Amino acid sequence: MKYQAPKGVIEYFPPRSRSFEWVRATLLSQIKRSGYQLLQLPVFEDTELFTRGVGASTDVVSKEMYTFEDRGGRSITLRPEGTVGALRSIIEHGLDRGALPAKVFYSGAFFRAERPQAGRGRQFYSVGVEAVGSDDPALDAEVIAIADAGFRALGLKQFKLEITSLGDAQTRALYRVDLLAFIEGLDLDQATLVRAEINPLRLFDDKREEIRDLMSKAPKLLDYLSEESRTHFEAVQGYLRDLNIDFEINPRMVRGLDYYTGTTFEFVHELLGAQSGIGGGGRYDGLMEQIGGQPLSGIGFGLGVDRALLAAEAEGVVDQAAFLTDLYLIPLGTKAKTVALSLSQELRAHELTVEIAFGDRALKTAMKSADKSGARYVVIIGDTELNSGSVDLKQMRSGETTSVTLSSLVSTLSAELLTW
RNA sequence: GUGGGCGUAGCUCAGCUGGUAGAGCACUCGGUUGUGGUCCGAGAUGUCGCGGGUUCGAGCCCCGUCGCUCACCCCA
Repeated sequence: MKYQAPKGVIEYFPPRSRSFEWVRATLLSQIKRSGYQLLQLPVFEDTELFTRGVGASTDVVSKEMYTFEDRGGRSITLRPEGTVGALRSIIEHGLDRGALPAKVFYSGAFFRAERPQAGRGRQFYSVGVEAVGSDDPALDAEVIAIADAGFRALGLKQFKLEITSLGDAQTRALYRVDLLAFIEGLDLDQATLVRAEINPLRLFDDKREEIRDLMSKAPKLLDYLSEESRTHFEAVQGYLRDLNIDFEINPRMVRGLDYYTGTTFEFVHELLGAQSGIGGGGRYDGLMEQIGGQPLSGIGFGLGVDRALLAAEAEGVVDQAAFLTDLYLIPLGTKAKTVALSLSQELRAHELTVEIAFGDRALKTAMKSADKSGARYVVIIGDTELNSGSVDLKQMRSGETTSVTLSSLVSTLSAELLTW
């Protein structure tokens, strides 16, 4: 094989590409129903946007970005996440000067130069929302509820929602001092100390048992929250309870992007292995300002389409039936082919999914193809049918046939399909 | 970036202590007149990931390299 896809990219091809499409469309439909509008964004941005927005010390920026120089000598980076680019666009086009909160969604590919793993590709797909210009805790709850509804619409059950509050900038500065003091008192190896220096919170995420034990005695950020942050966080929890959305408070939750403040959440799936986060997000108080906008608060999430698909497959809830062909047309002869082509055009105009058997194959072979396509109905068009003007509509599942005139095929099929 | 496992037909894999490749599934065609899912028959398909080395001879041994995969790390 001469050419292969670049290392670490996941491609979706039939038949699985249908499932991918279904996952993405399902997640998006929940978003659209909540009044979020599309932002169609570039997949690359000025490198500086990410270093300033996401944070230069984060792993995402410091070692996972696809950065290159374009022909004009500009430093360009393939987007490693969605929030910063979305906010840049909101600011650039003045969406934050209109009705607030500005509510937008995006969908597309993101890029991180990481070592590939189950549920982790170098190009991955996310759908996400951002709501900018309101610090109402009810908005936090709604954003979380949209993501939750998306996963439930897929039929997922074995996931949990974890939430916490990271407080405001001052809170975290105070907490950081205490946490670092605590960590200094621990006996840690060099690599771990380096990680702690970059972001002490990371140690909460360490998978080693001994580190987890040590860190269980560490001070908790939640105990440092200001009065205002605590009230906000409690209000969010109250709304979530009212919405009957189960959640768990995870005071040790760690997010790898620097901009998060206040409410922060993550959806974790039980069946996914090491890369178990299927979505996450939170509030970002200083971010708008950080990248040159007004000092507005905002909140958003990103949902992993690839991982949601893996989760749906693991739970066995992928909806295959949603994509079956309604009718498979088998023309016998040149004249029949012309009829089949125009008939298919008409049927498709009525939102029916129609396929035609191509290639002058034996009827038996064409029937086999029809069977493999998963088509619900088959119609054969030969000289007999052309002369009589009526066809046998065969239901593949039962094998039964009904005689239908060509002119009433559309109405008959539409009615039949309602009963599926 | 670090470590483990693996790379043989489209897919899943077999290939004994080295003698230049096989199975099942899938695919195409057929089992006499225009009807699928079972069954039977026939057929096509591989530079055995790539490059070098050892050898009379390598899919099997050695080195390198690329890729896949799982984990660390990190996150969607």
